[in-house]
This record gives sequence, structure tokens and C-alpha cells, in this order.
Amino acid sequence: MKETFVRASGGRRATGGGSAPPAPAALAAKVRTLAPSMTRSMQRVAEAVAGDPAGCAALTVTGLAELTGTSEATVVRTARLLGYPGYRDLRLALAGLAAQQQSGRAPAITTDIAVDDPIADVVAKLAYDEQQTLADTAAGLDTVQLGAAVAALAAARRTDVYGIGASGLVAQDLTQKLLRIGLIAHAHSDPHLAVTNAVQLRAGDVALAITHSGSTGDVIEPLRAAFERGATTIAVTGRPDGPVTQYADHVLTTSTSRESELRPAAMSSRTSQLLVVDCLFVGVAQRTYESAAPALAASYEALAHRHGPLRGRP
Amino acid sequence: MKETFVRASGGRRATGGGSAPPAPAALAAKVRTLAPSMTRSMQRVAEAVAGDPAGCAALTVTGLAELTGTSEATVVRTARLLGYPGYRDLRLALAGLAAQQQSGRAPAITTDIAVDDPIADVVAKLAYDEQQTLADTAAGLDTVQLGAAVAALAAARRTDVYGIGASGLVAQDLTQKLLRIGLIAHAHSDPHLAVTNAVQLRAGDVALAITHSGSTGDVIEPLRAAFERGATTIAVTGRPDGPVTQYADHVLTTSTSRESELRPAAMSSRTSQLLVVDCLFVGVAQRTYESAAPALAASYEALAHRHGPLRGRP
DNA sequence: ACCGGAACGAAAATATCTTTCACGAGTGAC
DNA sequence: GTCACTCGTGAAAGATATTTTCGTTCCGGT
Repeated sequence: MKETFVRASGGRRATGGGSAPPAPAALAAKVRTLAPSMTRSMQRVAEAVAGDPAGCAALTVTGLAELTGTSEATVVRTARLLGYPGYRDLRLALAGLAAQQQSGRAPAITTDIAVDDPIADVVAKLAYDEQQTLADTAAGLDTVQLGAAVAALAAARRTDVYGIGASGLVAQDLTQKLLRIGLIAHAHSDPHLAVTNAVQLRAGDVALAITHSGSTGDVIEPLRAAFERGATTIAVTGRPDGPVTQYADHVLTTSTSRESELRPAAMSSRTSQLLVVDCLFVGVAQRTYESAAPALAASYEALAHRHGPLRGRP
Repeated sequence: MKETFVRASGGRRATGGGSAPPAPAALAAKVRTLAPSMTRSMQRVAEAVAGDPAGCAALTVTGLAELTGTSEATVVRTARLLGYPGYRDLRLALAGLAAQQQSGRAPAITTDIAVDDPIADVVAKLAYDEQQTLADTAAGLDTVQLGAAVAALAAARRTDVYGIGASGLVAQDLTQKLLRIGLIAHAHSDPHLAVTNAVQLRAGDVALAITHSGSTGDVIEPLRAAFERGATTIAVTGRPDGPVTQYADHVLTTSTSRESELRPAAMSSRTSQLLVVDCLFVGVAQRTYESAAPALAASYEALAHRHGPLRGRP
């Protein structure tokens, strides 16, 4: 019964700008342009739509009709005039517009985290800051040094990793990963034990120190010991000019970003260090793929049953 | 600071991802998070939706059902699972997402890391992936649950944190942070000791479990013990439908991203977990600012001299 | 005052979405 | 191996939302 989608007469010329395609974001402008050619009721509808896209997107035809004190038919007519096939499509466009507006309003994140920031802002700011840190770190990483470090790790007889405090966790993270691909690695956060172990190292071994400040004595000491025994030494630090680099064959620089009272430096330095560590790991895994792949599979397999009997569907 | 941390009303059953409000842009992340708990047909629908938001937004239920070779009922079910009242609302969200994508925020496709990728590519891909993970996590975090968890932590007499393997490091990270602002917190990665400690907890204490799979028995057990003693329990997991949430008063969902041979899931889950943990920390620090600020300053001060005689500027 | 026509909304007609229900595949128990 | 049972699934009924139709009202011009 319905022959075509196009409505023949309908009277009134000006059906929008003719073959106007669905307006993307230029809706407000379109409303203003077309307003003069609208009837009073339609203007009310158009006004409501332009004034609060998000709100209107949540309404049905009936709802919007009531809100503007008009009828469904008028709402549909307005939608048509604005260039959409019907109200449904106008609504979709409205939702898109609302989303854009909201996401555009987001970058209030340049400011520090305040004591009275709502929790949602905290999430947004932290995520943004950490993303920034990642970008900075990636941009600042010297791939030559990284490549050299990877080569050393991949060929190492054994690897010792030193880190204290927050950096200690990063050290453990690296160690866990290296172990998973069948390498021999240890993390040390006890300075005495670290030195004790370091003096056992020799050429062909690798010592890796992680310190944000670049001047954590407890971490530098073991690195120095290893360095003096002829081991290959790597430093992951935010201060490439710090004391630690004296004893490092390869220096990997992590990014340093501003900190604040509520956002201690440990946070971004940790993020940065972890990225570096991940890069090291993947690099080593690539180089030792033949042995790494089966080792990874094996450790995965070994852990599978530890995750309880229950499990989402396959 | 009253003891108003009354147990989340009535039922102790965790609210899972239930109270999650319609997600705006977190849709792709949500799909990935929930996919494992979906049936095959629903997965097909979810996949289509995540793969082509714009295209799907143009389809009616019937259209999408046909496209995915399923029925309308399944489409609606999927929409529900994703947190929308019905398909209509999902469609609206889809339109919003499409608009956002088009307006620049194009989520470029990530190719997997290959064995022969040059090191520079590895860095770029890892950084990008982790950024993506952060964005997903932030978008998918339920701020209500987060706020509740923060309140509980801030008021807790003591806090125990459980985590094993990679999650164990995250647990330690949180613990370190909480200690810095003067709270009493312990991390446990030994299952036996964890349970032993858990049974000591009671109302007013907090137990927090970190597990990506949501079904790590060694972590669930202590949480359960704490739960049964009346402590407030929090779960940080990538599987809001996993067993762990049975014993959790508050569930914080971390994002799940595709993994590959060279990029184990542990990597992105760790990134995601750390963001959540950071949010918890900052939230708690805000709430306890009066005591947190001096404590932070004090610990900073105490560590300063450990960084040896500094060369660069302080 | 009367006519023509446009604006408008009520309600019918249609499209779309939601819910119900029964079938069939898979699973565990016996 | 068979049976009872649960769960996923889609067909179709039921409920909403949207679009169309059509009659009424309100103007301005003659």
C-alpha cells in the first residue's frame, strides 16, 4: 500500500534545505535558519530541541509534544522540516549531539585534584594523567638503549632486579614476567641481601636497578657492586643525570610528571616504570620466542586450575 | 566521620554491575567485560554492536536480529545485559558513541604485537594499549560503588587486602599507599595466612580482594571469611559476574582487553587494577584529608634523606 | 460575513519494541 | 543408556511508540 517513502504533496515547499542530509552537529544552526519558515508550534518544538538536546533525546514523541504543549504530529512535522525522515531519526541525532557535548566538556582535567573533587572527577583526572604519563614515557624512551637492554636480558645467565618502595613492586613485576618465560630472575628489596647477591654476579649476568629519583642509595649500591664485577647493568630512572647512571651500561628514562599533594609522584612514576618494564619483557619474549612461547603456555596451563571450578561459559 | 557505614541496605548480595547506570562511551569496554558471561547468540549481537556502533544504531531490533542471525528477544536481552532498560536505549547510546567516534576520538585499531615487530613498534603498541585500557576502565567504573568502597575504607578500623600473582603486587601497592596516609592495612598473598587473618575481622573492618578472573579460590576464601564475620568486603575484578562477587558488598570492575601471546592478560589487567586502586587511594585521602595530609608529608620527609645527597635539583 | 487555506491536534494505522511461552539441545543423575 | 532437568532460543502475542490521516479551528482577504 505504501508506494514510496517520499511524501508527494504535503504542501509548503521548504522541506528543509531540500536534499539536506541528516544534520550532524549543526543542528542549532539549522534550527535558527529554519525558524522563520516555521509555524509557532513548530518553533516551540525546535526551540526545546536546540535548547536541551540531551533532555529531548530522552523523550518520546508524546513526551516532547506534551513538554512543548503541542501534539505528536507537530513534533514529527518539525523533525521532517529539520531534515530527518521522522522523529526517531531526529532523536538519534539528538543523542549523538548530547554525547558530543558531554565529551567536549570533559577536558576540565588540566587542573590538579582538589580535596573536594567529586569521585567521578577523580577517576577522570587520574586516568587522564596516567594516559599522559604513558604517552610521555613512550615518546621519551630511547629505543637504542631499550634494544641493548633487551639484548642483554635475553642473553643473561641470570638477572637481578633492585627496587625499593613503590619501585620494588615494579621490580617484582618484571621478575614475575621474566620467570614466566623461563629466565632466571630475582627481585631484591632488602639492600643487604641485594648487595650480597650482587657481588656474585659477573660478566654475562644482568643487574637492573629501578629508582625514580635516581639517587636511592639502597638501590645504587647493589648496582654498583654488579657493575664492578663486570655484569651488564641497566638503570630505569626518571633522572638520567642522577647518580645511578654512573654504574649503568644502559639507561632507560621514565617520565616525570608533576605531582601534587593528593597525587604523589609515586603514582605516575610507577605507571611509567611499568611501561618500560613491559617493553623490556615483550622485547625479551620476542628475542627468545622459541623458548618463551612454550614457557608462557606452560605457566598459563599450570595456573588454569587454580581459578576455581566455576567459570564463565567458554 | 560518623559510623554511618551501615551495611549496604538489606540484602547482602552484591549488586554486581547491576546498579550501573547506562554507560555512555564505556560500551566497548563493557562488551568485552561481559562477553564471557554471555551466551553465543548474545555474543554475536554484542560483537556486532561493538564492531559497528554507527551501523547498528541505524537498525531496528528486527534489523539487528536479522543481521546477527538471531531473534528480537535475544537482542533485547543483550541490551539489558549491557545495562540498558531496553533496545531503544541501547540504540540511543549507540548513536552517541558513533557521534563521538566520528568527531575525532577514533579508536584506531590495534594490531597485535608480532614476534618480528621492531622495538619501537612494541613501545608504541604497548603504550597505546595501556592507554586504551585506562580509558576503558575509567569509563566503566561505577562511581557509586567506588564511592561506597572509599567510604568504607576511610572509616575502617583496619583493612586487609588479598591478591595473588600479578594482583598481589597491586594489593601491595594499595597497602603501601594506605599506610602512607596513616591507615592500618595489610596485604596478603599467602592464602593460609590470609584466611587466618580474615577470621579476625569484624564489622567495621574492610577486606578487599583483587582478582582478575574473579574466581581465584585462594583470594575468594579469605574474602568469604571476612564477609561472614561481618566485615565490609570489596572486590576488584574483571568479572563482575564471577564467584568472588558473591561475598562482596561492593564490586569494582576492571576492564578486560584482548590479550595475545606476547601480551598476556596480566598486563592490561594490572594497569586497570592499578587505576582502580589509585582512585580508591585518592578518594580515601580526600575523605581523611585532615589526617592524611600530615601523614603524607611526614612519610615524604622521612624518605627524603634516603635518596642520598642529591645532585640535581630537589 | 463568507471563502480559502494553513495550522493544529485527536485518533487511527503502522512500525517498533517487549514479553511470554514452548520447543529443543545439552547435562548431570541414576 | 535413559530420564529428568535446566538453559538458551526464537516465534508470536502483547504493549509502546511513531507516523499518517483527517476533521476542526483560526486567520486574513475579498
